[in-house]
Amino acid sequence: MNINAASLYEELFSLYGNTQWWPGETDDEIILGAILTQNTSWSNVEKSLSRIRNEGLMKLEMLADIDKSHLIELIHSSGFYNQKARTIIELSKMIVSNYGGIDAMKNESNEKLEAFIKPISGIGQETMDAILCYALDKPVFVVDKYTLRLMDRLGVKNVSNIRKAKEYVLASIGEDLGKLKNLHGLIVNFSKDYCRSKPACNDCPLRNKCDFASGKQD
DNA sequence: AACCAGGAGAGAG
DNA sequence: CTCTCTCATGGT
Repeated sequence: MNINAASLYEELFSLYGNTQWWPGETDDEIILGAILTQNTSWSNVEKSLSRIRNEGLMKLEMLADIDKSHLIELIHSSGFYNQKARTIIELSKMIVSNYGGIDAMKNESNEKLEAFIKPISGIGQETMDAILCYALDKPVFVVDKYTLRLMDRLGVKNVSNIRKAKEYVLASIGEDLGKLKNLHGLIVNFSKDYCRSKPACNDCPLRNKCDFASGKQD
């Protein structure tokens, strides 16, 4: 099958509508969630986020000066707490000292922002894209494990890595921020329902358009 | 009780 | 560039 990203968007939109992604009250909370959810289920992340919120620490300027061992306690349920605590503190310090806060970053170019964020240990391509798209409102498509698996199962050509997947989306959706934000949420929702490791192909609304449903393996 | 989850980094080939 | 290993908790 050779569905383009715009058509896939319409298919998934008809199933889930507006997913309201990224979940989070503030830009600071979105950034925290992006780091905490690395290879971790969102239910575990929510526990960490509410603990931080309950202590009144859901601001980067607070997290920049937090005691590391205290932060580790607060985010314990999200796993990989040593690396994540270090990353959260470092990123918070960097943003606060260089920009003062998130709002001042929104006027910067993508190139400058990437050069600023990328060197921080613990923030890879996907986390950086999530921050750019959902916290800074930059027209960047977030590619995760679900995205690559869905593209592969649908038989989309030339989408074997993050860079190619972003090109695939850019080709037919362009820089429509609203659609880029929602498409990622649509893919996550769809993948959770039908396209996990143990696929629910029998009930899948896209089974007629998916190679995997007819016997193909990952 | 193994397997997986909204990754990243380091090393090897 | 692609593989493989490690980091770690919590739900099924």
